[in-house]
Amino acid sequence: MINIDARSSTPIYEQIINGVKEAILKGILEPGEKLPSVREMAGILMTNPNTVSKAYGELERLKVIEVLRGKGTFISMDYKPKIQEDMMEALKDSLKKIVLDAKYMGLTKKDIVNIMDVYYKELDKEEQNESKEGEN
Amino acid sequence: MINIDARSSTPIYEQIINGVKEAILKGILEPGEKLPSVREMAGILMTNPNTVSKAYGELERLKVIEVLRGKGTFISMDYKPKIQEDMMEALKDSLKKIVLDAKYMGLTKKDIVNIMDVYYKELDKEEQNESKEGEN
Amino acid sequence: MINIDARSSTPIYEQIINGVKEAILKGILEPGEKLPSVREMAGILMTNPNTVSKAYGELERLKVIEVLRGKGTFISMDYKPKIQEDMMEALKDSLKKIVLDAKYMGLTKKDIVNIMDVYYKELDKEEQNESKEGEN
Amino acid sequence: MINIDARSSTPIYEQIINGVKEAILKGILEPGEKLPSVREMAGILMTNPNTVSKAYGELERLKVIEVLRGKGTFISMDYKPKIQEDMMEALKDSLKKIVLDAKYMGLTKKDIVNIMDVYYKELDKEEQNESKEGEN
DNA sequence: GTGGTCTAGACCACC
DNA sequence: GTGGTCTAGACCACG
Repeated sequence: MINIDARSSTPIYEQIINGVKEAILKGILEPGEKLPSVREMAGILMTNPNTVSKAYGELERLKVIEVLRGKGTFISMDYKPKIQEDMMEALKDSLKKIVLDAKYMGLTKKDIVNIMDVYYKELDKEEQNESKEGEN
Repeated sequence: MINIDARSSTPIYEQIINGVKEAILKGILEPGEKLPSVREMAGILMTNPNTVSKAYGELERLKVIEVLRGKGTFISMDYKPKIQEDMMEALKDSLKKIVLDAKYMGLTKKDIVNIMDVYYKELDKEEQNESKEGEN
Repeated sequence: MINIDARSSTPIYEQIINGVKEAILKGILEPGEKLPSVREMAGILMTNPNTVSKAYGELERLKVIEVLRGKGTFISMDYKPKIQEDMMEALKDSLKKIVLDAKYMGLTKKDIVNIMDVYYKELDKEEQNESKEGEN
Repeated sequence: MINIDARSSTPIYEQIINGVKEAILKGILEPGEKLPSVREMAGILMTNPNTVSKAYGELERLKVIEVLRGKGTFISMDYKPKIQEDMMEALKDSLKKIVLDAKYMGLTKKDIVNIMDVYYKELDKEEQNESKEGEN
């Protein structure tokens, strides 16, 4: 379900966070669904439990998942898209860096948008199956 | 010319790299122009010479700048945009992360493209100096 | 495993790079094998950790080794020979200088090829381990 | 006559040394011929006189050129090929490094010999014109 | 434990 | 003057 690349420069706990978010957007994980426990997930991903724990903690902070004490960890039912100040800052910085490097590699704005398109469509797979059109 | 944010999570040497690239694209630094010496730049940026040296070294490896022995460091005359595999990978990863977070914050593709537009224009020295049109 | 000559004019970090490459070609270090940690290696070679770090960094950039976050540094599994422009240039320059000096010392082309032969065989792990034939 | 590349990583004074040696082997400079004075050469090469001076000094030490006080600097009449211990060491080291990098780039011994051939022939140009055959 | 980054200070070759 | 290398020592994020 989630692919971890230990060789990547992005921290493993962050890869887990992204993986969960991605699975939710794709509809692989649905609101209310139970996530594997920290230990189970660590086993599945061949990772240190502490790392999974850190990821879960962050996901909880973002209200993407909820911990029901004694019952386990679940995908939040009531998640509502909300623009977060700090993530927005990070996103802009990241985007600025991308534009900078893109121009340096001779990529046009169109090239970038095209790549982006692919990812946008990837994350709409499930929605596409259900409603066919999804301009999001 | 270059702003360093010591509190940022992006390493100082990387901020320097980005700063120099940005200055070149904006036309603030022109091909053949001399950069401040390592020690001077360190003084300007209130940082350690080794940190500047690391940034310069990386920029040289990217052929953005070149060293004339004993004379100093200069913006390359003959820089040619070239797509580098590694950077392309990083750019795609970064872009994927952006799309993911954007969708999570409820931003549409158009929102992202709009932000990107701003940066693309910011980095276009032609428009800045002469207000020409340049679809790049 | 790696010999460092502090008096040599070639930088220590470069000697380390060459040493690791050599050990790999000789089969002393095998793909997937763990390298000593930066601190360990520094201890072994009686040098500063930063120097080892610089060498490892360069080897990683060359994809000769790879870092598994928090676990250590390993010989790459999937290294594929690839001609790199910059190194090719350096190699040619170096070769030109050799020919020049060789002629000045009255060495024939055959003399040079003979010396080269020795090194080629030295670096051939097949011949070392199994004494096979391998025109490489 | 001599090409200097200030961007090269090989020191300028060394480039001058190599340039003079090369010119002699090619027959462009002949034994007994007068070299430009340090200042003249510095002007020609657009270089610092100190740099030329250092090169001439080294060439004199190698007995490639001779200084006749008050008259100028001349190509030695009596130069005889002689294997010098230290140069031989440097040559071997250099060759070893070449073999190492060549193997890493997937170049065969034949590839290297072919490149070497080109340089060997380049340095025989004049001899070729006079005697047609020159296996050296 | 691992590697990555930064500082401070030093020495050197080269121009 | 320039950049390149090295040491010593420190802090941090990550697993």
